[in-house]
Amino acid sequence: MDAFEALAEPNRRRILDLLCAGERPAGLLGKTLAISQPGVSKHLRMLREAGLVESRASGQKRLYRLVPGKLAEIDAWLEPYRQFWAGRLDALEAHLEREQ
Amino acid sequence: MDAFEALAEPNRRRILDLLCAGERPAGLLGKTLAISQPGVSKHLRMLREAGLVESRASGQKRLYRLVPGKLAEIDAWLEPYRQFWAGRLDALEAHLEREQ
DNA sequence: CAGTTATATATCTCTATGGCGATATATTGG
DNA sequence: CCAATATATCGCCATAGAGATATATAACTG
Repeated sequence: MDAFEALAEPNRRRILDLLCAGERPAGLLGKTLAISQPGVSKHLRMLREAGLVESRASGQKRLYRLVPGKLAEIDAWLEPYRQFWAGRLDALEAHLEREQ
Repeated sequence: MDAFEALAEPNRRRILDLLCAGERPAGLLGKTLAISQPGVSKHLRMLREAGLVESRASGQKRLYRLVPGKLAEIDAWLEPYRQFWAGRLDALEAHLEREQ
């Protein structure tokens, strides 16, 4: 499971949104999002395998936190597209007209 | 199909990468990526439904181009996460320590 | 109009995955 | 050691989607 696939699922994005505010135990995530316990666990596993989160044990609980670098890959992939909504539209369109 | 789901598929990201260089006919995309003709057509349909690309007829061909705004939504979703890899790591970790 | 090119759609198969209940594992408290 | 809590895993089912083949539609060419 790569990062792009992991982000395709809305609940997984919401989990990341919650973790954005800080480290959280698995159970709390499930309660907040109203997902079944096995559901959260499976999503968390995928997020782990995608390298987007990591966990540590703390007593009975398992605390999850974001892994900073992974979303940066997606950010990097987006980089070439930023010119499209950053004012270079006219230049691009002119370029296309010339090509085709 | 929303933008996140659309990006989950590697071939669709490669199609977008190609379109990043300018408007292209469907057939050329398939040839470049070595995908079957119906395959490209289906991917392009999904990209259309996700609002990521649009097409116009030009003779027998159908020219596809990026829709600027749609990827910006994903860019916007990433915004809160940028602080994680932009030097605010120490502050965040301190915050977490205090919380749990 | 017939034939060719370009693209879209239909259909099928296969695999992956999301949601669920049940169960297994681990940690803590008595 | 036993009960309770927290999480992970398993098995099942239903569905979505990716690939492939076949067919349909549309436009250009002679």
